[in-house]
This record gives sequence, C-alpha cells and structure tokens, in this order.
Amino acid sequence: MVAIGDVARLAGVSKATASRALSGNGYVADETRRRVESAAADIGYIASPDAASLVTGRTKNVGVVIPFVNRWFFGEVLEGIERALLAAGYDLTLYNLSERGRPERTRVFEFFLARKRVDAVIAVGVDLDESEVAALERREKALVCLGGSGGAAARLSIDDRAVGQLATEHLLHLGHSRIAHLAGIGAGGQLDTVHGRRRHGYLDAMAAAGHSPSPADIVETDMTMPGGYRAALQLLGHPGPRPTALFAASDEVAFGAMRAAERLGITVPRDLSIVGVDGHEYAEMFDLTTVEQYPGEQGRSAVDVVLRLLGDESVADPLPDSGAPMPTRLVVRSSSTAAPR
Amino acid sequence: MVAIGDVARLAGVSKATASRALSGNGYVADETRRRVESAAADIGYIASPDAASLVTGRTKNVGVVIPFVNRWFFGEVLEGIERALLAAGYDLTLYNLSERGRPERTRVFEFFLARKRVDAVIAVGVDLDESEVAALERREKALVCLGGSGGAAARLSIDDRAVGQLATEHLLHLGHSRIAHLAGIGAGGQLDTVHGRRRHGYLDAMAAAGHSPSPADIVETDMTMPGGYRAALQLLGHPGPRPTALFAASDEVAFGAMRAAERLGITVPRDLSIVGVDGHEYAEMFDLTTVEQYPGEQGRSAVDVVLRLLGDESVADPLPDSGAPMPTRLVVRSSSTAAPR
DNA sequence: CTGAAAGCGCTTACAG
DNA sequence: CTGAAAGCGCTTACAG
Repeated sequence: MVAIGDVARLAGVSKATASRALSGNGYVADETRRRVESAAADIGYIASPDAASLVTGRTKNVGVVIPFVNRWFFGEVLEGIERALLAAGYDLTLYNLSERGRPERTRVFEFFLARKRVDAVIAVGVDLDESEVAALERREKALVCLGGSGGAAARLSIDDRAVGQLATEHLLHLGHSRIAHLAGIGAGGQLDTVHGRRRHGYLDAMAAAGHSPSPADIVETDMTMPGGYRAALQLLGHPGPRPTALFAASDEVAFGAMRAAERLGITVPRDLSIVGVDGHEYAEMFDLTTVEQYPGEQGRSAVDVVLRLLGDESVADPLPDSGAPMPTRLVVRSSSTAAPR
Repeated sequence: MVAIGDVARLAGVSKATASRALSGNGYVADETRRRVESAAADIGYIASPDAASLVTGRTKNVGVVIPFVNRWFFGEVLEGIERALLAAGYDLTLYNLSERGRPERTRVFEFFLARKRVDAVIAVGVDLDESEVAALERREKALVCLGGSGGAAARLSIDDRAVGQLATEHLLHLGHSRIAHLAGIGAGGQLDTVHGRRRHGYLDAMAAAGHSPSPADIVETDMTMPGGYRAALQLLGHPGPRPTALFAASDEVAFGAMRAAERLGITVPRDLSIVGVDGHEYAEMFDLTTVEQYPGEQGRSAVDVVLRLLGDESVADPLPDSGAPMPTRLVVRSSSTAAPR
C-alpha cells in the first residue's frame, strides 16, 4: 500500500504538508503543492478514507434505506441520489429494508447504521417507527426522509393529498361522477402514508363535487402491474353498472387496470377513463393520463439537504423552495376522456 | 462517542481483552466475555468498522458496479446481492455506472474503487475494458463479474448462447420457420456480449434447421418495453408476408412487442408466437412464454464467490456447480403456439 | 487467559 | 508556509 508517508518522502516534505497540499486544507506554497501533487500522481496515491474519517469524524458516506429497488419510483430516486452523492465525492451504502419488525430490518438500524460508517441516512419511502428514529438520533446521524412517514426530521415529498385530488378533479371535470379508486394497501387504515393521503385527496374531491363513493369502488392493491390487474378485474368484473372512470394510485397499477379492462372487453377511454400517478417511463407508450412526479430530481434534492445538514459549503443555501412540496404535473393523454352521456 | 476503552473500563479489563471478547478472536474466559458483552450492551457500544479496517486491512464492504438499477434483471440481482452481503455482515457500496469513457465512470474506477474502502467489487452486467480491470488489479481488489464481459476474473453467468438457441428451438419445434429476432443494441457487432450471444444462439438454431433469416428479420432495440414496442412496429408493420414467430431478447422487449402486435391487429399467439428471456415478474400476467433466469439467486451466488475470494471461512467450499452456467428454464405459456398451416 | 505497547494511515492543533 | 507530535479507535503480536 502506498501511504501518505511515501508521497511526503518523494516530494521532500513532511506528512503534514503532504496532507495539506492534497486536501486543500491549510496554507501550502504553490510550488510545494505542485511537487506533492505530482509525487502523489507518480506513485498512484489516494488517501484512505477510513484513516481520514477516524480523525475527522466524517466518513463521506451516506446510508440509503429503501424498501424496493425494483419499482420504478424507487429505482429512479436511487439513481438520482447516487449521481448527486458521487458528484459530491460521497459514497452511497445501500440498505434494502424489509418490513417493520423483521429482524433484518432491526439489524440495519441497530447495527449497520449505528456504526460510525455513515454520516447521514436518507430514508426513501419508508414508514419509520419511533425506535428507528431514536436509534439514528442516538448516533447523531443526520436524517432526511423522502416520502414515507415517521421521523420529525427533514422531509421532502410531493403533496400526495393534492395529487389525489387533482387526478380526481380531472375526471370530475370531464363529467365523470362514478369514479373508482385503486388505492395502495393500507390506504384506508393509515392516513399518514402516501397511500392514505392519495385516497384522502380522492375522497375530498369527490365530496366537494357532492359524490360519496361506495366502499366497493375503492379497492386496495399492491402498487404493481399484476396488483392493478387483479384489483381491476375484481372492480370491473362485477355485474351491474360500472364506474366510468378510475383513479389508480400509481402508473403501474393503472397499466394493470388497462390490461384488465382489455381482457373484460372494456374499451379505454370510451368505456373507462383511467388516470395514474408517477410519470412512469412507460406512461407515454400506454397513452396514460397521469400526475407526474420527478423522482430523480427528488433524490438529488434529498442529497442537497443532506449535504447542507452536514455543513458542506458547496451547497447553495438556502435551498430553493425549501419546505414546499416537490413538483408534480398533470399530463393528459388519451386514457382519459369525457364521460359517456 | 463510546469507544472500546469505555467498555474495557466498565468491565474492568484491558482494551485488548475487550476487543478479543467482542470479536471472538483469541482466548477469553467465558466469565470475562460475559462481563465485556454486558458492559458493551449497557453503553451501546458498537466497534467502529473504519478503525478496525485500518488495522486488519479489511473493510467488510463490497462495491457493486451496475449500469441500471431500474431494469428488472438488474434490480433483482442487486436485491439478491444486498441480502447476501448483509447476512454476512458486509456493507454494499453502490456505483451506478454510466457508459464507457464517460468521466463519471472513469472516476468510479480510478478514485472511488481505487481507495481502501472496499475489499472487493462485483460487476453486474458491465462490459469492463482493460484499463478498468487493470485499475482494480493494481489495488488488489477481488473482482467477480456477473454477466457482461471483460475481465478474466471469476465470472458467473447463464449460457446466453444456449438461451437464444433454446428459445428459437422451441419456436421451430412448434413448426415455425420464419422466426424474427428482437435483439439488444450491438448484438450484431459485439459477439462477446449478452446480446451478441443470444443472437448467436438464435442464428445457430435457425441454421441447424436449415433456415437463414433475412437481415430485416433481426431488429436491434433497447432492452425496454417501449424499445420492444417500437422495434416490433417496425418489424411487423412492414407490408408483405410477416414472420409467424418472434424471439425477443428480453421479457420487457417481448411485452412491448405484444402491445405493438395488438396495435397492428395481429393476434398473439394465433398470428404471432412470442418468446422472451428473463422470467420477469410480469411474464405470468402477460402469459408470456420465456426462458427464465433467476437473478436474485445469481446475486447471492456472486456474493458467495466474493466471500470465498476474501477467505471467509463461513462459505461452503467448493461452491456447488462452480464454473457451470447459472440455471435457466423454458416456461411455456400461451404466447407461443403451433405455426399456422 | 490477560495486559502493555505498537501501529494501521491519516489530520490537526501547536510552534516556529 | 512548514514540521514534529499527538491522537482518532481499533487489533494484534509479544510477554507473561
């Protein structure tokens, strides 16, 4: 291993000076700096981050806890975080979180994140419980939450209630009155979650228009395409009058619903209008009307907040729009149309 | 920060003994071990991995380089790797790689991975160039490749040529003779890649059956659903006789092709049989015949190999089936049927 | 079975 | 502007 002592010897300076020259901390004569830099380059020296963090107390490493990697929203967020972190010279240590209460999940908070290996934690779409937040606080980890719930810490998120409301109002505006909702699991029970808030926005919009959806018109499902497919089969396969419009809590659910409609001989949008949420990369191909969000950007913003919490000066301060919900936008495509007369 | 000295003082032993008791290395009286353990638990002590790695030379951290996170195969592999690494007490540091030659990519190999922060690297589906492999070797990082190409190191992969051959033979066996292929970008040019090998298997099977596909029957595309959609529109929209079967290089491409067929009024499988590759979580919903592979398992196996290279004794040795290709399996669903007479 | 000491590779006051 | 020294938190020979 080539160490800083080797660089110092080659450049004819002390280790302290070599360190200062390479890190940019403290005064070093230009000429000395150049000599040190070329010595380092000659022997391929790169400082050991572990040795440095031992003395500085900073690891330049951020832990990301995330429940899925393989769902569009989460994957996009993760890529956004990764790019931003790397650009800032930070590492990303990934913890794929299982459900609450599972021992592997406990171990992530009590062991992996509790060690002095990460400076901060970004929690993406996770519903943190109190003991988890407490574990992080005890170890003085900066915490930034993106979506999800729990943790009084810095939180970035879209306004999920407003998203549900907007999607529903779009359908109401098209003249629909019987509008069903394919909600995420637990939407009815837990109000303080993404799913609960989207459902709430839907109900608000319906109530404001003087409609009160029957319980049968709200079906909870996994936020996946097969989940949406099954839920929509159940919703639409029922004999008797059908809803004329559907608000799906995510685009993947909407795609599944489109396929279910097709299977049942229901033509979209003639017989059924569908609106999703996400702006999934496949939305355009499916001609899906959706409320877009921008997870890659959200990830990048979460990194900005983390870096600011860690006192990195290179980050603009104050952050633009801090505190405001992250942007969303209704994109109308041909999956939604005027209600049949 | 609570350090090992605090534990030692509380337990009334030296730091050396506390270290031995907690790590399990070296002899410690049972009674002493219990005292140290309970002292550590009392004050919430967890060893700093950075300090430990400074002296052991081991970081217990593995770098994963991967070109996508948001494609089904890659996401599954990543989750498999993550679970296996965590179970072994290792961290996973994620590097989302861009294309060859991009400066961010160079920086990953020359800086991030070159530092003493990871013990080993798992490259998932990346075509490594020589300088990248050399950079890793110079720093003595264990390297395990999963798919992709380049690097003489330990490599795990399915037999992509055999996969292409099997999918094609399935269609031939059903009586098809004009079978098109939706291949990955670069399949025709680079033989030593996943795409190139699948295409090669297709051509081998066709040749063995006495057919020589016209160049127009092989279309290269992005390995995505929209990519498959566009490529299939191009392939199938052409006036004149159409192929009766299609081998898509991935399930997502196959899904896109199914949608294109529908749009063109071509009924699957009556007018067109389709076979994919992957065993994507949506394959069942789409009734897609496919050659399944098991990326989660592949990720786990890659971790086994890494741990073995790092000399971890807890891993079975020798590994089952070492050197053999990873398993795949043809799963027949209703997207493929007998050729029209 | 246990402890004192050295040392891993850095950075940072402290002098000069 | 530069160097000598201390020290971050661990682990590991080396004695005993």
